[in-house]
Amino acid sequence: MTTRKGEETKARIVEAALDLFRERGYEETTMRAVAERAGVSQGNAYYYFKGKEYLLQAYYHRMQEDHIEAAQRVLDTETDLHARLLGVLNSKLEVIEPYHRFSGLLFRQAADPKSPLNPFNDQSAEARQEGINMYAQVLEGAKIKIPADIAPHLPGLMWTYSMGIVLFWLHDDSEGRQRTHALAEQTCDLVVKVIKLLSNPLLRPLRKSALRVLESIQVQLKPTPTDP
Amino acid sequence: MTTRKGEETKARIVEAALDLFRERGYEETTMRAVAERAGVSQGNAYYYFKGKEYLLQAYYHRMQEDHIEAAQRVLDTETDLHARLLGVLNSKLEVIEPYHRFSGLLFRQAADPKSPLNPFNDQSAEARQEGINMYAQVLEGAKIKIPADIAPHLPGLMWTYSMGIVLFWLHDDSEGRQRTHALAEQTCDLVVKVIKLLSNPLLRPLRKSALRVLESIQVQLKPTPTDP
DNA sequence: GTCTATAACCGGATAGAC
DNA sequence: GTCTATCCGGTTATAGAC
Repeated sequence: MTTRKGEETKARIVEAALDLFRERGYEETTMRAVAERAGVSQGNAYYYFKGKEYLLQAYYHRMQEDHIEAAQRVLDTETDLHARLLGVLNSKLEVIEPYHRFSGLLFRQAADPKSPLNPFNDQSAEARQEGINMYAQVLEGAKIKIPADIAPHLPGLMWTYSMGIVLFWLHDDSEGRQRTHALAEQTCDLVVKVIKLLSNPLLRPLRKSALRVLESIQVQLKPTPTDP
Repeated sequence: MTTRKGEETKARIVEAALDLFRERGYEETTMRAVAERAGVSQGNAYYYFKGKEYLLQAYYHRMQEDHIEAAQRVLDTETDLHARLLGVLNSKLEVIEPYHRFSGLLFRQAADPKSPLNPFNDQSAEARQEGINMYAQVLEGAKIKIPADIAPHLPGLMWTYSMGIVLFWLHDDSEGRQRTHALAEQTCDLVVKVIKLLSNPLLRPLRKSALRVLESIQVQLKPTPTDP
């Protein structure tokens, strides 16, 4: 059980860490400095956070919350699929921009299969689901027909695609991230085209192959719950 | 300039590190232990390797060499595209299997945009090119027609695809990595089908969109050399 | 110049008293 | 829940040997 005071202390530590990360970057921020700014002892900081990387995680969650909020504005107003998708992507890029400097570290951590930040493992199922849901919303609000067989897979695919864009952004040092924005726009086009194309009955065999692939990935991504 | 004795010392350090990594894993291996097993002082190890992660890099390079060798046997014998591609993928999976336990760390490091292991940045251009060349070979030796416009992009795409398979493998804890092998086979199928499909003149507009995307990525992947 | 060793530093993490 | 004291291991400074 955690007390009121505990919550406050924890919040102070997060704030201190986030401030320092933004000021100097992650590596240059010591746990000693975080503790000092939060007004607690170093040891106490470890009472609330198992390690330094867990503070990074706090950062990550905040970004996701901010994105959900920013994307909602787009989803509430746009009705065209292309506009909705691009709007959601752009709001993502906007939200993460301040952290470009060290989000490489986030990715780095996220790449470790054992990391709680890794989008592919079970621990982060909730966060992943939130992300996927967002793209389900993107599709729902759009006036477009989607073949029933691929429909359930599409949000997950789009979410994966959005991670690809973020990966590109990570390496993008162009002025104002123009390259990433250009890529988002072009690929958005492509995605919409492919979705429309997939309805074509001539492509049914290809769609079936693709579906089989998706299903075998799915098993690993969302293991079927073992019944009692 | 480095002397003969220097080379030998360096090799001893790599061997010591690689042995220890395999025995206990990366995190559990201390630089002190590596130095001791190599019969050098801890400080001396740092004369040869800027840091612990550079020893990991040695591991990585060895894996790549092994893969090139293993793949060659496939490329020399098979002529069918599907068989060639699947053969190369399987040889990759075979080579990396002993390191499954900690290759997550490799990926983790590779995900950092500044890391020399990151396949997308300039420092690793050479290693990337080697990988891409392998898939160029896969295509060359196969009896198949490829539309001229996408031909130059295909090896790079296939290399990227192979990294996707490795990423999946990383998270695969199934018996004998059956899931990854199943995925490789299925996606291999799919890739071959898509390549054939892309030749269809009806898909020209889609291909054009895709090409534009590929070109904007390319700029970042291989920046055009500035002329003098 | 190339190589090697010793000693120290620094910061993340932990133990244990209060 | 909070602190102090300590550990541990990656890294660096530096001095000297070949």
